[in-house]
Amino acid sequence: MTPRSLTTLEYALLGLVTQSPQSGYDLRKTFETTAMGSFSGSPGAIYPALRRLEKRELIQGEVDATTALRPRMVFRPTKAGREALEAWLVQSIDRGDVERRVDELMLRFALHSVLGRSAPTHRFLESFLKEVGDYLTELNRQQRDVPARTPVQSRLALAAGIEQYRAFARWARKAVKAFEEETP
Amino acid sequence: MTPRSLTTLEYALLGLVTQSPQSGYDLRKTFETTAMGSFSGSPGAIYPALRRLEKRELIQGEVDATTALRPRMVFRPTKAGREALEAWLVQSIDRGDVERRVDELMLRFALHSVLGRSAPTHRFLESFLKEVGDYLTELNRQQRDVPARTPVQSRLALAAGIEQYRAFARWARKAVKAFEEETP
DNA sequence: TCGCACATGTAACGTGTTACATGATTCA
DNA sequence: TGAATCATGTAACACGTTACATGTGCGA
Repeated sequence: MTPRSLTTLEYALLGLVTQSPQSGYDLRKTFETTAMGSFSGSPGAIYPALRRLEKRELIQGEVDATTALRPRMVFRPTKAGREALEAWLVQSIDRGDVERRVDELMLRFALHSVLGRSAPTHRFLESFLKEVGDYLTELNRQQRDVPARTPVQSRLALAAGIEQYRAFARWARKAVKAFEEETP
Repeated sequence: MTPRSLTTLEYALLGLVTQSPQSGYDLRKTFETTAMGSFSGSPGAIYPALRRLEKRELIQGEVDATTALRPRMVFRPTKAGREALEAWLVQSIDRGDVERRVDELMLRFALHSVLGRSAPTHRFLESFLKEVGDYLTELNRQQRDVPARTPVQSRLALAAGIEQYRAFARWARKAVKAFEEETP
């Protein structure tokens, strides 16, 4: 009963219904049609997750009678839901996040729009930039110290990782600038 | 009993013991210390996975008595194991792979070293390049058609995805060249 | 009337996470 | 003596995947 934390999918759902109240079906469509597909859109995952969020009173569903079709359950966040979401959004970023959960970080960033203020987004980007930089240092070290007989493919795979994180770093710097121009 | 396919972790383990026979402990260390950490190194995942691979006769463990410490179980692939691995390595790449399983694709690429020949790696890169290109077209389309009131953060998150895949494309082109220079 | 898009769900299954347990050897 | 490293494991738990089920309204 304690405020145990949620799964990535649950946060994604909570975030989306906070951006705009919608039904399970709408959420599925969003996952299917946008780049958020990595967070799965199978009904077998979404509907149970929505039920869990409802049971914890983080969202509440309401039947939308306006449609002529089969009645839709439209979900919106409760006060507790908004709080839980915001707490997650402003969580500090650690090494593990950038190492193995970059996609989740990007989801968090995208949902920062529900915060209104821009300060947390600034902090997010600065923090992200720092952790990515640290990890890049580590990856470069790994690349330098690669054992002699390491096959080309393995070396190249490591290089791919490095390029990927370099791209993230460049993106973050650009994003910081984009924000500074908006909020002087 | 039919040759059902394996999980990513199982393929990772199978690939690593094919590169060089080793124990569960060694494998854990590899996951912990290298950039492969995203494939989890918890004992609660590794040891059961090794047991499953053994039960399917894709690997076999042998007690290494040479060490003074607690006896180690050193695993190596069986013939069937090598075949299963190779079949996975040369599998064709589809859109879903690049959209939601890029990390798995990079693992596959790294393990291509066990193939000896370079032709499959060539095919992999060409195919990867094509799918990434297609997906980039789709992402660019999404960016162009972004709904009017879409918040900055969401737009930027999409931009991050685009930059990420552009980096992959650049990497793949460089990798192709690196291979052409090696095998003229 | 056939099929498709809308709309929501359930059940079985396997797997990863977390946390705990064990026991030997080496080093301070 | 205690801590750290080596080395392997187990148990509870919850989650996601896959596949299936169900029913409506609309257009061809």
